[in-house]
Amino acid sequence: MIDTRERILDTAEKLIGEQGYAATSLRQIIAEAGVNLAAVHYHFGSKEHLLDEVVLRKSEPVNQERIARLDLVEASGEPLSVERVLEAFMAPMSETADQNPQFVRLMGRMHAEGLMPGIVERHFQPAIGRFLTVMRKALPGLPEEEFLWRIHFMIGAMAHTMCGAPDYTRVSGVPGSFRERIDRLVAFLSAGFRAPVPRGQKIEVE
Amino acid sequence: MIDTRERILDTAEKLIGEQGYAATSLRQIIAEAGVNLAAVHYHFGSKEHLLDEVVLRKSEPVNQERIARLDLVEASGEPLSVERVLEAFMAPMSETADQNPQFVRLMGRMHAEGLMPGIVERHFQPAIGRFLTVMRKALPGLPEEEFLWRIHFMIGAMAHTMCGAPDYTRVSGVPGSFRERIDRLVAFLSAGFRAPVPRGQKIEVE
DNA sequence: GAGTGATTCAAGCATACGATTCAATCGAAC
DNA sequence: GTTCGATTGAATCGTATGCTTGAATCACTC
Repeated sequence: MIDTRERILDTAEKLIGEQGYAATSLRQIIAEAGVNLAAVHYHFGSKEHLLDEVVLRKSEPVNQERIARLDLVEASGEPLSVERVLEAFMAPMSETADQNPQFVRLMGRMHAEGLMPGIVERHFQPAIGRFLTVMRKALPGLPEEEFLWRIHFMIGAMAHTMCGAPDYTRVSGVPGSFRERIDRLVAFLSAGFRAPVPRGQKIEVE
Repeated sequence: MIDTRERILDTAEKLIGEQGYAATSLRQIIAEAGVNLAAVHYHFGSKEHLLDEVVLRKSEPVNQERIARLDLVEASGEPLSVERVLEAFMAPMSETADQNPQFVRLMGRMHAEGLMPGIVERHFQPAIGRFLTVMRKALPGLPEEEFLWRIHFMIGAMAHTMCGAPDYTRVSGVPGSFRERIDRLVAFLSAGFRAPVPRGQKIEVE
């Protein structure tokens, strides 16, 4: 059997992306991959470690690219625009996604199932930390609380957008490129981030 | 045992909200509710029907309130503002949520686990249909495709916001009211909906 | 207070899960 | 050609799942 390890990873990525982690069994994975059950534990040790490997394999280059682009944006000297920072953070994901849609769907699932906090801590923290820093610089006037809430909104919109598309795209057949999705999303979010702060919110004290 | 049925519903709502549907077993539910396993199948027939009942019980009044408010906004004669339409759609949820946070979290989970399409079809279609109609009127200039994508972004942000809060709220202890969340979210989304359409998108043809 | 339908109980069903075991197999180094 | 570590195969472990069953219990009515 050629590249059993790789086939397990690919199939796990696909199935967990489609059905979620809890709802996908190892037996289903090995059946679809045409592989023996023991191979999973031999190569990965456990279902949990398998998931870790699936995420790590694809997220590593994405996050490195993110950091590189954020550095570039910050170093450019020009005044930081929200669009450019968002773009720097999202584009690497969309570029992976166009060749590899199931990985992005998996990311969405991870997030949805609440497995993200652990995964984020292990694999995404540096890139996200970098993003928050640069983004904060692009929005100096925004109260900290409001800033964090808007990041929260962004994460939700992003996860959902990675996971799926509106119904019409399924009807018309062509889902469109992730590039196009990201452009739309960046425009939408940028405006959201620049929205006036709603009245009645407490002024930042801390 | 007083009100076994009610206790099952409450506990299911709480646990499924916290852990997801697939990850929550009937045995866990009945253990926490202090109830017998057979009671679940006696009252609801199956795990799936239990979920249905859990959702229906709380969503029905919310959706009725939504429709009522949307009708009111549309009938007011004033030019429709995005804020007011969003507000009409979201507020009923937030008001339930303040007394009943676990239900809203459940909604987020349902959505996240991909159980939403079925649930939506059964229980949410009228309210959502009404919302789309009124919202469309508030945004007459927006191309249809862009409109649907922005609705998609909104759903993601909303589901995520219902599910949880940014980390700082967990640290500072006080999560704040849902009312406050919704105000922030409406401000954010309204600006997003009014954002200029990104260039390079195909002009609506159909 | 006997009878009746609604509800609860303890036990067990078949099935699936993640994990483990150990012999069989493979491939390259010596 | 033998040896040895890496990898796979088939079978099985203990546990948990959703669901079913039939007897026991409860709240009523007549």
